[in-house]
Amino acid sequence: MSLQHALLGVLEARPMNGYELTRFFEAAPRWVWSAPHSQIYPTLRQMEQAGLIEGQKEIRGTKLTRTVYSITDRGLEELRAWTGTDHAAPPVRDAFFLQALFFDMIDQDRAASVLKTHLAEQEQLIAEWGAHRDALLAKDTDLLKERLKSRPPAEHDRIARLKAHVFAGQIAVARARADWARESLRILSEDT
Amino acid sequence: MSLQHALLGVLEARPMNGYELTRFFEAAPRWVWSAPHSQIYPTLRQMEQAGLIEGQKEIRGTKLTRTVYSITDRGLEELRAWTGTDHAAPPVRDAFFLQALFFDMIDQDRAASVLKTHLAEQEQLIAEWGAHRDALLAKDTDLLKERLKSRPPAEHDRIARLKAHVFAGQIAVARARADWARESLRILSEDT
DNA sequence: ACCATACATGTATCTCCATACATGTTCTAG
DNA sequence: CTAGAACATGTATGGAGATACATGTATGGT
Repeated sequence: MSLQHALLGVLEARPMNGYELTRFFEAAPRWVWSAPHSQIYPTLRQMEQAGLIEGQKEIRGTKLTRTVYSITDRGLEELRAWTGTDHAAPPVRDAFFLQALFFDMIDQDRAASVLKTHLAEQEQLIAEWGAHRDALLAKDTDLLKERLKSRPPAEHDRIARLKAHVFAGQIAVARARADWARESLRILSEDT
Repeated sequence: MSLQHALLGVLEARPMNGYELTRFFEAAPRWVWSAPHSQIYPTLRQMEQAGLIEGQKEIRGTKLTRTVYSITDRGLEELRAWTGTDHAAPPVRDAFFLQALFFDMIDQDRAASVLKTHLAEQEQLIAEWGAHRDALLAKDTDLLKERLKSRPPAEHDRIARLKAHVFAGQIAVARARADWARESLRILSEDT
């Protein structure tokens, strides 16, 4: 169900068509949720059925049609209700830590190589999220600027800080994983 | 595919039947992977088909049959190969951070309540994993004891430390999330 | 004029997982 | 001896998501 709320959250900033949403959810500077377009288009139609969003057909050129979706009042309400509700924690299921659990069964070199890849991935995430966080604090992202248009200026700073802080959270988690990977590399080489 | 490797990893310690595995994967002191029995039994049959494990039928009483599965050489090989290979990082998809992104749209009280629940969950995980980590270091868990029987005593300490370290990793991540939640509570109340 | 790239939106299939339904047997404590 | 807990193993259904297949139009540069 979270994809629906992710879409609502983006559409709360401004109306978008499926293609724009697809670019957003498949984009390299990763956000907090991702999805392929094959999931996005059907979900948008479902959400329109449910009255959470409204589609407006537009024409580019002579034949190309695109549907621009805006969030409805019901959609806003649903997003707020979902955001304010406790949801059961997802089951613990971490493929990387599972892999790490069996490092004692393989060569140190192979384990070290897997760790280094993980480390690089986490650092990549830290960099991307860090850039996004800074942009939010500077109120310099497309979406945030759109969002703030419908909010009282007195709240702008607070909103920017709250949004940026979420990415600080993602960064903190990635950093914990990166630090752990570094420590693992030490432990692996330490006692041969 | 990870459930298969999780099962292989457990069966590497000692043979088990579906019921034992079910208790293990549904257990409260959570491990790194979880699954319901409705997923475990069919997967075990699949894995037997694939030659990764071998089932031995046993009889309890007069009628109750249970099938005890042991890992095969093919299974061990597969587990080692999987453990030593880089796997693409899973897509970023964090429902809790998604929720947190919209905290500026709801009452502070409701946001704070969601944060407190999350904080409690993370602390629960930290406690459970912490206990498990200590038990591993003391070589005082059922599975680890079984596992070590087939390893040279000189390696026991190293193996215990490596396994325990994985749970230290999970704890580090949970701690990062908990710290972040605490910080969020401060930020929320700070600037009303 | 043409070609590559971006725009735009689908369908099909398969695996994984959540949840619920379903059916026994064996053991243990009172 | 009997009831409840633990043992033991399934099936059914549906949603979410990964991946591949599929089909066009519009635009900008050469």
